[in-house]
Amino acid sequence: MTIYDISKKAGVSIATVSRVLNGSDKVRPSTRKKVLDIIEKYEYTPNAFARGMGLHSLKTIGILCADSSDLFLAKAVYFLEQELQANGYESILCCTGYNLDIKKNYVDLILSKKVDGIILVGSNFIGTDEEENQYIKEASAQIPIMLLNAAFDYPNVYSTLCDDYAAMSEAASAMLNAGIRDILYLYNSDSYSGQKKLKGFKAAMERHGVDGYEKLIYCYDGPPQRVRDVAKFVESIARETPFRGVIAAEDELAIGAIKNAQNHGVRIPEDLSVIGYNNSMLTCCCTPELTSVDNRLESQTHQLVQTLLGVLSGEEMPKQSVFSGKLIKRGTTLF
Amino acid sequence: MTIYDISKKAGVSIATVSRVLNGSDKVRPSTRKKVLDIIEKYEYTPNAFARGMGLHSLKTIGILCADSSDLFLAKAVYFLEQELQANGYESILCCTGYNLDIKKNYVDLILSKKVDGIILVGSNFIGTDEEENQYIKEASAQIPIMLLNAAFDYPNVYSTLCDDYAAMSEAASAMLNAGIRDILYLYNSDSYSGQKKLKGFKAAMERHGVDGYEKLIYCYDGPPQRVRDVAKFVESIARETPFRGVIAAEDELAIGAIKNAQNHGVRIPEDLSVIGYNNSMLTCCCTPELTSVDNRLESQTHQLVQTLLGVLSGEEMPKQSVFSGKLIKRGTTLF
DNA sequence: TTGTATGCGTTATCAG
DNA sequence: CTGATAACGCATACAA
Repeated sequence: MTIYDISKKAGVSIATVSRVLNGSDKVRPSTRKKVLDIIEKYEYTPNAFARGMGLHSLKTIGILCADSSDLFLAKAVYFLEQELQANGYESILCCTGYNLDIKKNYVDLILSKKVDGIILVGSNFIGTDEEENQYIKEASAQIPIMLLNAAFDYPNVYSTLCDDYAAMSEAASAMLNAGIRDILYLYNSDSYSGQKKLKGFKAAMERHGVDGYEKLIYCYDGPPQRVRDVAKFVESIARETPFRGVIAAEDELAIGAIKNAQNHGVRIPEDLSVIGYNNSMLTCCCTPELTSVDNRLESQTHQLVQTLLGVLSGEEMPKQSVFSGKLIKRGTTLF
Repeated sequence: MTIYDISKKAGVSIATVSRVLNGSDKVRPSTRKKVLDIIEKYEYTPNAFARGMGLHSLKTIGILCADSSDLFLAKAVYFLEQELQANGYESILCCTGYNLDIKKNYVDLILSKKVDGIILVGSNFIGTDEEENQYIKEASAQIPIMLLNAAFDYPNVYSTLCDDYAAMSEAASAMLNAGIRDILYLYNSDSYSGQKKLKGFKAAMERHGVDGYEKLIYCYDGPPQRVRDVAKFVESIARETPFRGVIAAEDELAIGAIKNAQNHGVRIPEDLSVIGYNNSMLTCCCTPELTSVDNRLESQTHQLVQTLLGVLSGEEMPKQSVFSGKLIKRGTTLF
């Protein structure tokens, strides 16, 4: 079934069929109905390729993320897909892994698919030096690039993120105000967002005049999903330097710290306070439940898609949207 | 940049350019190099729409799942996307939710995008009565339909799944053999797979001659991610009927049971044994760690994609691939 | 081995 | 309001 078949059966030209298909108002209601009936009868659906050729777009957005099975990224992808779908856009998903070169290839690949925009989910798409971000600049020359949980100032690049610096700083302050000054800071990524969190933590420690806090800043290399390994890692740290508080850049890491504490009979929150980050479902899976920073993921994804839609329809949109994180207090802290 | 521009600059015809683009061997190495150089120089990439029109395919697979942020589904989507990507296919992701009508619409939508195949992730795409599965039959008339974690016997529909019946039956037997006969069975879905699990559980109970076990079979309505609510649900059950074992159809539900036990000072595994299902990352997030059934998700996704690739290249492939589950023993059980 | 000509199914620009 | 007709960019049968 093509537009020609329909036009013939309806006794009109293909132009008219195309018009009713695209909802043009310049067509007499009676002819519209006639055409619509034929379309209905033969269950005709326009060929997507041909349509894309004419329109230079197929209403699809490329979503790139390192690993869609990561708790945080999976949720982000879900919200994004839902919101895009609701606005008539399809999503092409690419899981790129954490290697930068591979990411570049994926961007080229997705570009060749003629998507209308690209969403980069997670701050690991932004590198520290300019060279690393070249591929984003190039892509932005063609279509709008949306960053979730990262920021990059460049034409046609739009950023939506949480103020991780302030949020982490606030979390650390809460713990310090409770009198806990020997705090283990656990992180596992030097991404844009990871750096912000770390800086926020440091700022709070400085502000409260804590000496030598840097000895308790540790980076865990490896997949944080392997909670058991994280626990071992924390165990080795605890043997060297005692601590009464743990702040983690990811909930997974915090869970590892809890696990280690429980293995050693350390009481939570009496002997040890723990704060995680992301406010993921893991916070409710442990006992006691994990205090964690909520980074307003759903608000972020909503804002991002709205911004994208605006950009695509030619409106002037904010280059950067920042949300505030919020400490959600649960059982692993006394404050 | 079009194929015409390239052909002109290379001093050949568009047909030749097309040939080198598609790796035809009927082109002289020297001309091939000449064309390739021009392509390289101008960073030409073929237009995906035009190509799709000629080839009637764009090497894309539609992946439908109810909720890509669900732990199990997210992992499945991740594995699928990786494997497809490695074989030159893109993935269009659709999160359909759990409503059947909406699912039908998504299938139509994805069909109109001219994907080469559709993967239905999760057993909730298969209904109990024939009427409900009509949309699958219709779709399979156009392109191959792949089912992950479900089975449906119909031409051009291929199923890959875990033998949930046997796996669950085995898990229950292990618990029964350990002398625990008062077992709470928790589930939350009547999907194809959910039914298999339940039947497997019942079969084991029957086989071991347990009376009145059905009083302890409970369905939790609601999102299982809300662990706290699951715990409350279990609490209300425990008030009515005591039990010394819990078998859950999802890890999330098992975590809820653990949570409730811990709230009430019930020792695990001494007073209560718990078995989950899916062997998700949650199993390592609680203390003690959760014994769970591994359903070989990665093997399943691998097999599914290989089958799909075979079908697409015209080979005869198995209509159904069944994997065996395996009980992974951890700290929530003594056996 | 290479080139020519045509088809693919739409959209869009013109006239009418 | 409606109808021809020209793009759109590529693949391919057919010629050479």
